[in-house]
Amino acid sequence: MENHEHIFDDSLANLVGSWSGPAIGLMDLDAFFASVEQLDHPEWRGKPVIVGGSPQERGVVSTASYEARPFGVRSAMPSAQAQRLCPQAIWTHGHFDRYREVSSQVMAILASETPFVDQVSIDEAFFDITPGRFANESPIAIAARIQRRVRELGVTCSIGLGCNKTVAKIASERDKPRGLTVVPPGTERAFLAPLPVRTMSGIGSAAEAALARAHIRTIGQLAQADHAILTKVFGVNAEMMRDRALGRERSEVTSIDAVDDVKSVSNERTFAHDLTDRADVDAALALLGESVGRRLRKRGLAGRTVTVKLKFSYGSGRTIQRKLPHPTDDENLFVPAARELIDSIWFDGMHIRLLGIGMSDFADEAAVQTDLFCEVDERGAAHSDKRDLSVAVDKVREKFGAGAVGFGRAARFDRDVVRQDKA
DNA sequence: TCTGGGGTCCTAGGACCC
DNA sequence: TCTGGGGTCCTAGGACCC
Repeated sequence: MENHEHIFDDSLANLVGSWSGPAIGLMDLDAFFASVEQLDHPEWRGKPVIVGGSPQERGVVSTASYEARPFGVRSAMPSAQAQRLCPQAIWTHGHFDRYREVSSQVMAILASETPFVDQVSIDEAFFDITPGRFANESPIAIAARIQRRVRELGVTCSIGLGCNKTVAKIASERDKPRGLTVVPPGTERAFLAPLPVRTMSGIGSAAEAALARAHIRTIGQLAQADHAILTKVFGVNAEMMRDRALGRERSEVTSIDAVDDVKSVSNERTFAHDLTDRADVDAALALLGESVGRRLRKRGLAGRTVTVKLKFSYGSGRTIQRKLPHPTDDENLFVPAARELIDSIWFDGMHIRLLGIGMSDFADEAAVQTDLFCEVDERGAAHSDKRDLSVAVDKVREKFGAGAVGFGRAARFDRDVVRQDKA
């Protein structure tokens, strides 16, 4: 279970001797959720473990352990399909508080090596170890030490190291798990050129298809493409994408202290059986809204725009949103607004597969306004008289766990879902 | 009995104002 | 009285990421 190093064009690496210019790393935790489960359940080690939604309830795979992957199990695959491919797999819905805990331990290791850390998700972070910017040590030595220290926590990671984020990200995927892939300065263009465009972050299936129509399939071809074609695919970002393809991106890895300016908070749920009864829809909305409200209050956020997201059983979906007169963190105010949005499109016979509610457009504390017709607190957030009750419930939940208390409609909805699931 | 849940960012059209 | 144009806000939708 050693980590392994792989140096792209190592003849040149030896020639260069020491690193010149920026050194950006991307650390990606290997099969992270599944690895934490195997760490916490020793009897699961060496066996196929799948973290995800249940195969019986329209779930998908979140993470498959490396033992499950030879069977063809992949992230985002419908759970029913994964179960057919690997019937002996051990399934779990996951333990996100625990993943967050291990993740912050890993991020603390990165932060101890350099102050320039950009966490992009629970299991990924960029870090800047440019010689001279913070320390003067060899970037390869630092990266290898990070891998060793992460392994001591009981999970493993792969690292890509290069002159910018694009190169580091692609390099990190080259050799998993436990790989350290180094793209020495000066070799990035040759490293990128033969790769499919889809490898590059920011190019998804739509951009890939549009590029293929112009016979552009590799990153090298993208780098040489006509400006007009790139503009058609990427709009104002055309030349930025060309720079990335040329290995010329100049990326900033900001400090780990950078403020967490979240833009939206939402909750959604896909139901094992479609909701068709309007009362069930309202109950589900109350339940989801309550969780959004709790998360807003926890972070001290108050939003002005409420968004309702729907997916229907026949595949299509809709989002409807409305701007509220005041920012709020109180579900007693924004859930009724969401209900009115649903009223505006509701028809009998609607089959709702997924329902979501979100809040965004958070109040800028500097630009708070008050109003004579509504109760508004110091931050300018509007409150209902029921908010005090919501806050009390938040506290009980925190103390005794999520299942400790629920409002009447939410509890009723839970029962409805259980009953439906069994039907 | 085939498709989750959390996000960010961008675009385009209509309303409205000047 | 036959018709311009710019700016901004709001809304819906889509692409993309992990």
